[in-house]
Amino acid sequence: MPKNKKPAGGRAAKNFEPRYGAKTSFQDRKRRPGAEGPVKPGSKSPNHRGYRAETEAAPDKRRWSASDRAGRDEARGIRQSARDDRPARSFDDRPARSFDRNDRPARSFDRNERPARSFDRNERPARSFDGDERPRRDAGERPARSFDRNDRPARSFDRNDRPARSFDRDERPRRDAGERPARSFDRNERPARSFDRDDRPARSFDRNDRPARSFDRNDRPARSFDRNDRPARSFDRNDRPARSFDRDDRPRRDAGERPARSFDRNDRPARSFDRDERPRRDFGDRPARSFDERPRRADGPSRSDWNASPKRSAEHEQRVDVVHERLQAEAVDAATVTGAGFAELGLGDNIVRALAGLGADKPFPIQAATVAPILEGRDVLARGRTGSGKTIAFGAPLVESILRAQAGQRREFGRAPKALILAPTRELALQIDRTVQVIARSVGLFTTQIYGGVPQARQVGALKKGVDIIIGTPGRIEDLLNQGKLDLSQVQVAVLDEADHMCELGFLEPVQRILRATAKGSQKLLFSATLDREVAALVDEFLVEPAVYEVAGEDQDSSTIEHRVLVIEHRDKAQILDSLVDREGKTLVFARTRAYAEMLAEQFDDAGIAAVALHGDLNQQKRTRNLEKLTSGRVNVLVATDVAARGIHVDDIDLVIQADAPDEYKTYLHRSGRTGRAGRSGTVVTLITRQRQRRMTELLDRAEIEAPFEPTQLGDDVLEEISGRQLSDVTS
DNA sequence: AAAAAAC
Repeated sequence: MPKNKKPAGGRAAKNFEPRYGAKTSFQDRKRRPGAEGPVKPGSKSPNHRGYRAETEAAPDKRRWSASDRAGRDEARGIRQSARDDRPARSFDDRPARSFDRNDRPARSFDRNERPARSFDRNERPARSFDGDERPRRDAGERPARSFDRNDRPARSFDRNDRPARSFDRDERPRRDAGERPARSFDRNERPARSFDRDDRPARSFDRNDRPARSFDRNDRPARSFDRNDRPARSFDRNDRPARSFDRDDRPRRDAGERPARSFDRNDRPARSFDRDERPRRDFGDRPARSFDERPRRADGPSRSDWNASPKRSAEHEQRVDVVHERLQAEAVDAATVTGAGFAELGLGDNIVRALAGLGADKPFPIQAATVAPILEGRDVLARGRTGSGKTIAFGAPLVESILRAQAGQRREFGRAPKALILAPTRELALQIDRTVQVIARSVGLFTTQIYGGVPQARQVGALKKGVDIIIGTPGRIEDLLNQGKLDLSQVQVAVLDEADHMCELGFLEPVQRILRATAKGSQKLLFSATLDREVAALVDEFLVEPAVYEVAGEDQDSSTIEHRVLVIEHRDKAQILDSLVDREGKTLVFARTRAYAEMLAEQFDDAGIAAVALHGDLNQQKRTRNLEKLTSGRVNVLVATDVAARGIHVDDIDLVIQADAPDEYKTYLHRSGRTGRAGRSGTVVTLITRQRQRRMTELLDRAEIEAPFEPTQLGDDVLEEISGRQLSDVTS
């Protein structure tokens, strides 16, 4: 049941993403909300038409380039009282800043070296004064010392400079040879040793081989001591400082405790969610995976922590591409949708009008499903495939909720944000704001973006004025949080877009810290096209009896994307890519690494095909500009890393080329989801070599996608067909 | 192993 596109019809294409004039820089758009509240925040009858008028008067401001305005409005806003010198300063500083950015790598290298030196300096004077206390220091600073040992040559140089050091020399031999190991071990193990005196020879061996000790410890305590110790340890858990001192023990704890914790969390929901899906796992991929991925097992354990079932943590589980259980969800049928409009779902007139302005006249299925429960204040998990309108699905009810919550209240200067939307990339955060801002403005609420790669000043300035909704990426949000410049304590609604991705290693912990900073009991909304039990870590801590939604019938049959796999010789790859990319329509090429993305963009350029790159090695200005070049059509080819895999919407990409096959089926789904959006047609071509066929087959199985494997050589008609046929299909 | 996310 392809309810998605058909009911919505032609308007559908616009539904979930606003279409701005191609000439309109969205930088200007986004700037408006926070920075210049030119928009009279005091206006008591916010009329969205009125705001529009202001927006259209914006061309004046557009003349100010991004970098000009970045610091200046900020400086003015914050320090109105002392304008005399500061504007001048801020101008002077800008060029300097921009130059600095180019130099950052150099700085960063210096920083890495200096800290080491500075640490040494701090420690040495202390040593010379506190000779008697050294043992204490050892306890706290062992890691530091161990690093210092590597740097001893540096110390020896310093010794010539400092008299105190010469004193140290006499003592060093003692410490190094005899005391350090003894002290460190004694403290942690005194009880154990006293019991183990019979084993002293073992100790001496242990000193040389720490791993050996650790193994011994795990075995011995388990038999006799562990049971008594564990309760103690569990108390320690609450005391992080204690843990940090006990670094020698971490391996044990980590090995023993974390899995236990994660399993606990996973088990709770597992009971409720698992039932439907367990059979699938068994049928599916395990045997195949285990064979394929053996070499990769090394990292498996960390990944397996997110698995729903402890059994999976076994070495049989592949590490790269884990299939998590799908969440048991209430499927929303297209029929449910047909009758109700946005107004019937509980959204106010202004918001409904704003949505219509965005091209969303009637709710898409995922929107019809989630709006009401979100307005009820429920925690919601929602899965809707790529391009199905998820942004509006959470954005519209979120704005309505905030509006209701502050009904009758005055929007005060400097008010703390009431809602937070987290996204995994800056581009996505920006894009979400372009939709949510329009909705928020229609009822007089303000949004601002908080993401990295740009100066903080403007963002902080917006926060000081007061905003209602912030949209951003974890890094900068946590940064401002720690600086005390962002107060999340009033946040009543928190949204995680691409929620499963936000639960991956490296994202999860910052996200957890951010969510913990929101108001207690705040509503949580988790959205993703590939939402699965990977989000269990967040669900268990932050969500209360969440409602889970997905759209029924979202299978490949209802998809508008055609998938093809070209099996090629590696030596032909560059030229095959050239011929695929040499076409009229917009083409998005995915590469696995930044370097390769950059290289391909240059390669295409050299071949006479205008192309730009998008990856994390570019500064934000270039990232934004290059993406905008594709959006506006100034170039037709964008080569990107997976930074562009999720969420990014460009209206009419009709061909996605995976120059490197993805490792995870989710990545495949998200990458290919950059085309075929809102019911449009699109093609995804993946280039692989023969050796990769089997892995690719398995990945497609997990993605539940059928795609023909076509052996292809340079000059084959297939290439022409793929790159050319798109032209006629675009209009369909 | 790579990518993303702060300065």
